[in-house]
Amino acid sequence: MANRNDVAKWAGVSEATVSRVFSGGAVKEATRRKVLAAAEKLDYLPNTVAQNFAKGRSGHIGIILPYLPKVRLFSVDYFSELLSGFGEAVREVGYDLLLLLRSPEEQDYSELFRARKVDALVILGAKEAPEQKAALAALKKEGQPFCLIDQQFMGSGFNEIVADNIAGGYMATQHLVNRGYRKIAALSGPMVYSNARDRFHGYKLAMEEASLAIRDQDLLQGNFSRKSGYEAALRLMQQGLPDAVFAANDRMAIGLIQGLKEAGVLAGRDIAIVGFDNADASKMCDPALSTVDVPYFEMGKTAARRLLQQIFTGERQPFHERLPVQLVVRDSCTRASEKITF
Amino acid sequence: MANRNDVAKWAGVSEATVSRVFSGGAVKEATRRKVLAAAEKLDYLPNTVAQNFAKGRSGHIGIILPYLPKVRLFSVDYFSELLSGFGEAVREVGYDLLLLLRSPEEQDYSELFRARKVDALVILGAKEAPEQKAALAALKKEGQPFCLIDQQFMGSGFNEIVADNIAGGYMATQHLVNRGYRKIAALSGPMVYSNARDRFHGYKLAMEEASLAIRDQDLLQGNFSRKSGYEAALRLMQQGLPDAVFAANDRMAIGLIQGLKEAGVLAGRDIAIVGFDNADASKMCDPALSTVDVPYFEMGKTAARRLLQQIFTGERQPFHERLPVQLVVRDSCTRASEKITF
DNA sequence: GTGAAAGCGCTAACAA
DNA sequence: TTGTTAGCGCTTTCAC
Repeated sequence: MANRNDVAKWAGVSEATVSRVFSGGAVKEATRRKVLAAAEKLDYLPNTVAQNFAKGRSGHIGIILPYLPKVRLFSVDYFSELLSGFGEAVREVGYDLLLLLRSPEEQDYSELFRARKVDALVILGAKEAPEQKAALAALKKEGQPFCLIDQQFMGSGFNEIVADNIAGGYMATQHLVNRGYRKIAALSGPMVYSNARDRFHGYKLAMEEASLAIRDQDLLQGNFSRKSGYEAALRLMQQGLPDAVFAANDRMAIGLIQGLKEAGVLAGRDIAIVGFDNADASKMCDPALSTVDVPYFEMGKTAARRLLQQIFTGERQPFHERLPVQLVVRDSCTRASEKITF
Repeated sequence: MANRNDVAKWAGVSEATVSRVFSGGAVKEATRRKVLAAAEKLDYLPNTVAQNFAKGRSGHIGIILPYLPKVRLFSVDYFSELLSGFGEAVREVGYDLLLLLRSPEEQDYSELFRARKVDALVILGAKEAPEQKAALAALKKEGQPFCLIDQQFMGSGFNEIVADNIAGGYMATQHLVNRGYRKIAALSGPMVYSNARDRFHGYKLAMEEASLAIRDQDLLQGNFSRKSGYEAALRLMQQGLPDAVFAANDRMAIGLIQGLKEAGVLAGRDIAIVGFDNADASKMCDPALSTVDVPYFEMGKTAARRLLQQIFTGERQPFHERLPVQLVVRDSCTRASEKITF
């Protein structure tokens, strides 16, 4: 493989001109063609590392994802959607994605910037913990561009792209209300996550609007895992079944369905259940899970685009977008007589 | 943030010495401490981009993953395991992971190396197509280190880390045989994937060993999707049910279970089904799916380690490792009377 | 063990 | 529009 020098000679121009051709500078069309021909001939491609180095940047957007060996804290359910969204956005401008697996204690975010590994950061699975918040606040003070996904820190001024989790919880619950259910329980995620809080909030709104009482026993606390859903089923069996349950994610909803089934209680017949995320698994369980679809692809694309914009313009106006969600009705909340195929 | 020059002055040494401290050169302990103190004081971290540039490398291992907008060709099921494995390996040597979403037509692998975006490539979802093979052969000829995951091209000499798919297919089928099933069908994945071929091969071996006939109608062709499993159920209903089915992955197995269930045929009662992958969903479906566990984490770690080794040593001896798999028995192939809880 | 200095391949400011 | 040239921050010989 040739270097720029060879190409310059071959095309009869200076190295700078070769550079301009490859980085979109102003070059006469004839010259551009000569250079491209030479490059083609000599099999030349600019060295990305050198380019980025000279530009004083990395050309990467870092994706922080929670990593605990052997524990799957991070829900892989919508990961591929999100990634595709990031990928779509960065590809438009020639950036790349740097994957950064980090255990919750490793909050060396600032170092990632100072070591020039990334020009911006997308942070997945951030939770409302003092150290977490402090690490992010520090980043912000340094003026480093980063964005949280589906997680918000009230009053922090952080960049955030979230789903309309309140609306989702509301729609799901309202749907249950409209179907005539009255005793509607909520199986929540960890309240350190704002999306868990918001989904629960939406549930409450719908209950209040319908003037339905939320009894203490209707408040189930899970941790987003299938297991915690399964355990919630045991509790429900002991304390008496509600008419319906709104679960804050699909994994818990599925665990719940499984736990109840083992006790002879069938979702979609004896009890109605709605989940959240529209994960792949929601179509794999039995009955198929009614759920709330979250536009993860769009969220990813939006987040990356806005970050790139901040990188390029240098402007740091905080952004905060909330994307709409959609109820997906399947069998887990449908009466046997009106079952639909999906 | 300070640069190396400041640190050098502060510590009273030359820049070269600072460099040595941070890249593990030979430095007197006292000097090393002085430099580190200065760096700490001045909040200095070496610029990764500059380091890599000077070293003439990128410091990245690229992960190619199949990307089709809106289509989930790539099974996300074991993606997180694999990633964690890569991550574990690269972290040991300060490398990073570059995520490269590529549609099947985009086989610009060589450019990734020539543009210095990556020092090595892990290629996921490679299939036995002429262009694919040609692109990989070209890479190999150029001496670029890359590795395929769970996919092999016979006689190619490519680096490959695979699961023992033949053994997996064999074990799964043998288990069905041992349980007394005789008419055992196979639901295969696309034969362009070597793992699909091998899993099927394992099935055949077990059938032959047990002197069981494989009737034409026992050979079902799917495409690894849940839908194709669902459709296979329809076929089975028409042509008459076998005693058991070995499905080449969990998604198809789950689709199959769902399709059969709609026709009133229950897996684990009326028919035995075993899948492959031990995906998350295998615990979410009903009945819980018996399957073959694949050590994706280990495979990822191994692949990345071997590639790093090739990067550092410059040696290009092809490697090929086959990791053992394990049968996981759940309810989909268990008779009602002997059901176990997992 | 440490310092001096020549690159690494590119960008960008300045000239022409 | 194009050429010249000074960096960008580090690694790496080569002396000392």
